[in-house]
Amino acid sequence: MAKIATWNVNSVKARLSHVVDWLKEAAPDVALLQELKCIEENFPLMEFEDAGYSAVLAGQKAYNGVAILSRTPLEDITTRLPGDDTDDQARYVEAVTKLNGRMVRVASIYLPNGNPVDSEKFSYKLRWMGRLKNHARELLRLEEPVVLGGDYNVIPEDGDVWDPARWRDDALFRMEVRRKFREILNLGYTESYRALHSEIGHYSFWDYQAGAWQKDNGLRIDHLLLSPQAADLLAACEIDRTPRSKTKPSDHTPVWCELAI
DNA sequence: ATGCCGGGCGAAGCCCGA
Repeated sequence: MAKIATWNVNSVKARLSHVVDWLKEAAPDVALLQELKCIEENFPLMEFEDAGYSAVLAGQKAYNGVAILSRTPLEDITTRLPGDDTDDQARYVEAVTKLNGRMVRVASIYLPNGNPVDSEKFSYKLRWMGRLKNHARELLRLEEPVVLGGDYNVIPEDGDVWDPARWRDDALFRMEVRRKFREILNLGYTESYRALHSEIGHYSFWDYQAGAWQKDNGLRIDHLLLSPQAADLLAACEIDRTPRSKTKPSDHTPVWCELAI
């Protein structure tokens, strides 16, 4: 069994002890991290190596930043999402690794937030999703197990947000965004959590403010998308609420899946 | 509740997140 997890850590330096503890307890084979908020030179590589992981990343000062941690060597590394050479935001890293003898391609994705919806940020989000769709289509041609995991900043359905009416016009829930997300799924990708769980009201993010965690006012916006070759191996997918319950947590909590290899 | 937390930056208060 191979376990692949995704977690927006909201600063890898501020969250280092949490992340190391989680790696030891949850023991994923591959961990996809987002919002590192640091450049590559400041990434705490040694601490992760001590925990048994190698890492590749796309870093950026203060904002964004994505990494892949793996117990097995990472190859064929891509640190940019194709489709716009002028886009310098560190939101995509992809690599291949061998898990129990099977090559699996993984990507760590930090999709733009897009708020406010009447700004350039929203059109950037939609363009970014279009580029992701194009790249996801290309990856299908390889006919290999692919896991596109990360903070998608997309609430797929009403049952994935605590108050759908209130979120209707938010960039995470706007119909254009949900439609674009479905277009990616319709290429042939499976959203791991929803494939195995029909129940609603299970979240991966809770705002720091207004007691959102205590009231369970959350959003499900962190997703693991699987190519058909990966989806055929899907054995489990769960949300691990433990890291969000700790002191000084990230506002996101990890989501993981297991592939039967 | 478009800023009530929280992080980065940089050394006070602003930008940003979702």
